[in-house]
Amino acid sequence: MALREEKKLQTRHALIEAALTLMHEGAGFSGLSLREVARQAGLVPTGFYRHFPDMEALGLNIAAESCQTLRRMMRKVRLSAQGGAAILESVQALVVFIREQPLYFEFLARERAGGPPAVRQAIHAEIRLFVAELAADLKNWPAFHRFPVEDLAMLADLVVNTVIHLALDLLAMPNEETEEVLVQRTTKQLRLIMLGALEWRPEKNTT
Amino acid sequence: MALREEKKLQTRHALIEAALTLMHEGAGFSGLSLREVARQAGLVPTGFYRHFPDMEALGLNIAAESCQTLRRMMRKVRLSAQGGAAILESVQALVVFIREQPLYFEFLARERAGGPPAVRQAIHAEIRLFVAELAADLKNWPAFHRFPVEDLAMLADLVVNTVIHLALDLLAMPNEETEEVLVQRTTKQLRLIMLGALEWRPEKNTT
DNA sequence: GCATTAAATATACAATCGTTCACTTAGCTG
DNA sequence: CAGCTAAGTGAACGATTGTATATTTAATGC
Repeated sequence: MALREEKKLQTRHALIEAALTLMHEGAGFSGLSLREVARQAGLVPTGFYRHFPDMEALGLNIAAESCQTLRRMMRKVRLSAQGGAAILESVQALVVFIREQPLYFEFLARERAGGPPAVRQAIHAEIRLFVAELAADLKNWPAFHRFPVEDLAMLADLVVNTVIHLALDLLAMPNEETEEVLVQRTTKQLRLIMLGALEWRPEKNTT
Repeated sequence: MALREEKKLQTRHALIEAALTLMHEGAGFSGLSLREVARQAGLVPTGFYRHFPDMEALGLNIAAESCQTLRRMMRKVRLSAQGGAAILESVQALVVFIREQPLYFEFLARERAGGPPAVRQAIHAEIRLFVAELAADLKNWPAFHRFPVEDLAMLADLVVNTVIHLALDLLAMPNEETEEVLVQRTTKQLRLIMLGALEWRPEKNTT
């Protein structure tokens, strides 16, 4: 009962990688065709249906898998860098991860805005989860004890968005040279955000 | 020499609007077909070629037009809100604009990451221009006189990215109720960023 | 007004698309 | 080993795609 299942998972993975590869240089996921993906995976068109009912299902599965991969990384980073100067470490770890698994990250970054509605929604929900996790994490940070939960969510959202921005730019420019510049930029931005957070006065109402 | 030209511009605009309309609910620009767009514009497929050599050219033209529209708005906002509490005003003006011309904005926000490489590149360049403009604007702000140009660019990039993030979320959730929440969130984020900017120590090197 | 120019139409074709159905083949179970 | 199950193949379909070519239609310049 193992060989069969493993083979199936293998070609399933081949389909996912085929889609990611084709997406890499072409237009987004919406620009892919079922046959194209199957061909790239070394599979006959009809074989596709043994794994996914249609392309949208493939997209949703890739989204789920990408988020899972990203999540694993985030947790690792979160554990290793708990201290005060955790920002730089976290960013550098993220960069390493992006360089190791660029295709999965590219999928998330690109389809978050451009993909089919269902995929977009799924990624969006996943990102909200990240924000919530980060907010919960910040809550235990001594400096943020006086923050209302609402403002913590606001801060976490800002941080996550800034990091996603870095990821997008990194994927767009693969030069090693600009990488350092971009990382420095994001590091500064996060540092500036933290400076602002320390000066934050929660009771100041906006209205 | 006017009637002909005007008619042509008219159907050209019809093609652009057709593409934007079809993009709105479907997948991204890459998911559109030439025939589909022509049909929506009330044009026979081959008529498309009188205006654009292919779909990619259409995309680039939409990108240019969208950026032009956005630029006009930005300038207006910039002029009206020069004072210290300009942040809230600017954000609210942006929201109004997004609500008035959602399709053009949606195109920029979505295709920035998801679209064909050429379109992506064009939008990216245009956004860099925005950042540069904002940085130049901030330079004249008394509070930022001591900022090095490099850090001004970093700050401007952060602000622009935060605002784009708001735009994306606004387009994803059309409810009037959540709109207020999102605007408040972004306003707070920008305020926090400004707080951080005031505390910024440029001479502190990261390395 | 009449020839000219160009926007829009009509027709056609090869290629690709998603999906169907019947089939082979290889792995599992008894 | 025999029987079954399901992954993968093969051929075929109707629909849609991008594009080339020829034609019609309407505004322009003389």
